[in-house]
This record gives sequence, structure tokens and C-alpha cells, in this order.
Amino acid sequence: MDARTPPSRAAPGALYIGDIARRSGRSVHTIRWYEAQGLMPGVVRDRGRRRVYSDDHIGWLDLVERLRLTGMSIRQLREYTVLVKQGSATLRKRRALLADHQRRVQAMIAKWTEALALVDAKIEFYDEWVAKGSRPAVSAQQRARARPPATRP
Amino acid sequence: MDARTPPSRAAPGALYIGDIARRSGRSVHTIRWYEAQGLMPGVVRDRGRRRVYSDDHIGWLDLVERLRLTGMSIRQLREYTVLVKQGSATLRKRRALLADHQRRVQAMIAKWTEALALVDAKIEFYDEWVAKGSRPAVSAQQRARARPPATRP
DNA sequence: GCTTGACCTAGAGTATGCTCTAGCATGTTC
DNA sequence: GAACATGCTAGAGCATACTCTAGGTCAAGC
Repeated sequence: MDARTPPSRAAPGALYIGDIARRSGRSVHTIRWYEAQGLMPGVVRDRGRRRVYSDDHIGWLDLVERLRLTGMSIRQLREYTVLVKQGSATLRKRRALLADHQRRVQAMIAKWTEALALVDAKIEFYDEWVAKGSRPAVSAQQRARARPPATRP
Repeated sequence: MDARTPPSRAAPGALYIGDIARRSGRSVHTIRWYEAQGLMPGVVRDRGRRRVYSDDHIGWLDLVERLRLTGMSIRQLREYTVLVKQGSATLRKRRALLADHQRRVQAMIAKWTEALALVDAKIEFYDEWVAKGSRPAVSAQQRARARPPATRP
């Protein structure tokens, strides 16, 4: 156990909010805010009304981080958390929610990859321009999709 | 030319803000806001102070859309636009800015792909749970990274 | 029993990126 | 020359996701 964990008779392995903030890389503020938003299942309080966590909450916050990172909104995460709180009766719903998210992430990766191709083409265009010393010819496709308006119209 | 283009003696091929809003899929508000943010090079006005655009602005807005979509902030886009406005002296800087962005996008795609693997594993886990009727064993790795806290602690 | 540090709640403030409103001007059409 | 669409500016409002402040409580150590 972390030497900084405040002593308490709540439980021998109990974690307080400062502990999971440090271990999850979030601020104490954010963790309390997540709880207020309904994103923290299974948080109990000790005699002094302090929040008590377990190691599972680190894993949970890690999952939340990845879902947030991949564009899941707080609202959607709340829906998911509600299902988790309801227990095993909601397994299929949870699976469906994650599968929806999976499809969205796959679509986003495809979009980003496509956008990356345009950036690649732009960079190549600048390289040519620098090498030739004059603006290279652009294909009609590129002209239609990527050419900025002239400096002065 | 679009039949809806308002007639004007400004120029035969001139586009007004409503035209490029329709053709770029943005709102008139957004285009004016982009201009206020310094993201619209080469916009001139006609006698009646109306903004006049060219086809190039459609291509520009398309580039802007892709850069925004891939996470470039308005602030960074403004920097890029400033360089575009300054003409060919800033070619190397523009290339460097885009190359930075390219690296960020590549890193993001890698992160998303990694996060997707966790979601995949989660879905598989739920499938097993549903199939077996009881919570499957989780590897220590998965437990540490992805297991939500129990419904009741 | 007093200090110290971590924690508590309620609510205000911030950053980003739009989105909309109000009130007025301009230009075309009938 | 009146109606109507479209445009203009300045600025308010909004959604999202935090982030921080104020003012107080609690437990442990000295």
C-alpha cells in the first residue's frame, strides 16, 4: 500500500481520492466531477464521509480514459455506467453500446486516414514548390479540394 | 454558375456568402465567424460591402474541414492562414506546420487503434459472459486495465 | 487541544468552437 | 416604390468538459 494513504479503519486496502488521482493521472477535481456526472460506479464513503475506492477504480478510469480519448461523450459514458451499475442483466446492452462505439471509432480512423492523405499531398506540393521555385501545377482534383485562395485575389 | 447566385456587377463569377455556405456545407454564420478568426484569406467586398468569394474558397474550406476534423485547433489554423496570406516566402514554414500536424495525426491514429483493441477485448469479454452465463476469468492485464468496479463494492 | 493535510460541498469560472439574435442596409423583382 | 431575399455588424448565448475557489470538516500527530 502507498505510504501516503491516510490511515483509517474503513478498510486495510482502501484508497482515498488523492490516491486514485495520482494513480490514474487525473485531478481530484476531475474525479469528483466524474462522480457527479454519474461516471463512477461503486464509490462508498467512510465514517468521515470521505470517498473510498478500490484498485478496480483505477482500471475503470483507464477504460473511461480510452473511451473519452476515442470520442465517447460524457453523456454516452453515463449511459454505459448506468448499465454497469445495474449488473449482469444489462450485459447485452453494454455489448451493443460498445459495439456502436467501436463502429464509430473505426469510421473515425478511416476518416482521419483519408484526411492524412490530403495533408501528405499538401506537404509534397510544398516540397515541389520549394524545389522548383515556382508553384507547381495542381491536378483538377487537388485544385478543387485543397488549394487555398491566392494571397491577393 | 449556380442559378441562385445573386446577380451583381461585382464580377461575373462572383460567389456570395450564401453560395459558399451551401457549397461548403457550412452555415453563413460559421463562414463569417471563420473570417473573424482569421481563417479566410482573400475575401473582398463588393460595392454594397458584401463578401465576394471565388471557387478557390470552396477548396480552402475543404482543406480547413479536414484539418479541423483531424484535430487542428482554430488557433493553429489561424497561424497557417497567416502564412498563406504572406505568400510564397513562407512556404517552408507552411510545410513545417503541416508536417507537425501530420505527425500528430499519425500519433492519434495509433492511439485510437490501441484504444480500439481494448474495446474489442471488452466486447469479446461480454460475449463470453453472455455465452457462459457467468463472469469469465480476466487476465491480470485486463483486470488492471479494463475491469469496471463491481456493481456493489 | 492545536496544527496540519487531506477531504468535503456548492457553485463560479474557463476554454473552445460555434450558433443565434437584433436591428439595420442593400439589391432585385413586380 | 413596396415587398422580399439576402447581406451586414456587434454582441449575446450555448454545449461540452473540465478547473478552480471559498469556506468549512475531519483525523492524526505532537
